[in-house]
Amino acid sequence: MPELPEVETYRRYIQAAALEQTITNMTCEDPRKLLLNDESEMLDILRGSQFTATKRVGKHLFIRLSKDNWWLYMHFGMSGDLHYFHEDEETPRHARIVFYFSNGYRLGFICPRKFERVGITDNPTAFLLKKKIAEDALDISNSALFKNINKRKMPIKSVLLDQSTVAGIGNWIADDVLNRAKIHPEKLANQLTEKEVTAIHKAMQFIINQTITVEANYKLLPEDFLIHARGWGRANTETKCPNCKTDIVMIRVGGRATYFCPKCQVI
DNA sequence: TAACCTGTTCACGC
DNA sequence: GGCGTGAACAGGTT
Repeated sequence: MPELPEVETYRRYIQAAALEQTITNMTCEDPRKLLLNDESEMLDILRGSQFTATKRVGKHLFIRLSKDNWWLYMHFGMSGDLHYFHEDEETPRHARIVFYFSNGYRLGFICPRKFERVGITDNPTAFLLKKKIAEDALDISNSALFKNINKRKMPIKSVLLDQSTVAGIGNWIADDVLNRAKIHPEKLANQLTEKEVTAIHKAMQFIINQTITVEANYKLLPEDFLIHARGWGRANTETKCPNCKTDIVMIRVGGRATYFCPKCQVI
């Protein structure tokens, strides 16, 4: 479930493991589906190039290439992962895209469900603009968040999941943010007060920063995170609200499984 | 076993 | 154009 904290963890992983190494090749198991650009065009740019820097906005990762102004782009879909390994090791399962380095190491982009995407761009800003990606959840100001939320007439949960409101929030973070901010997930976004949006802003920063701290290892998150109440596929009815100990309820908002406390989070 | 979940996009209808 | 709904993608999990 790569949301902002996972992608930030991948960014740091590349930063630590795969910078300044000459790329000799890239292979892709299903280029028509997984690559956003022509494979041979990508190969021309990648070969002989190095990763020199990284940049992340929401769930979108950009890796600067040493050749011209090119950046490699990665989106991890619902199940993407990265694994840096030596050529003597076995290629990780589902590493459908592999970058080869001249030092004998490889970077595997693991795409179990083929929902992941890799491409190149010479203008990340324009790329994000075209995709209508808002400011990153860790960077957006309280007033910009209010402005983006205030104009929408949908349930706040759906608005938080919309990457044009704020970038990086996925399903479980949206639930945890709203529980912490004590706002009902179905409350219409344009009915939220400035004070409520401030609570969302604060909860969002806290939850994301905590999750990055544990490198997105959910089991290490504080006990009062609602994430522990998620059944991941089946409602976990035994879980209590971290704040008031009321039974957590599961509903569907915008077609997505949504967990909340009926006592703390009222419309 | 079959249903469900995840992020995103897209098609369709109001 | 805004919004809601649902399908599609693929496979791991339960």
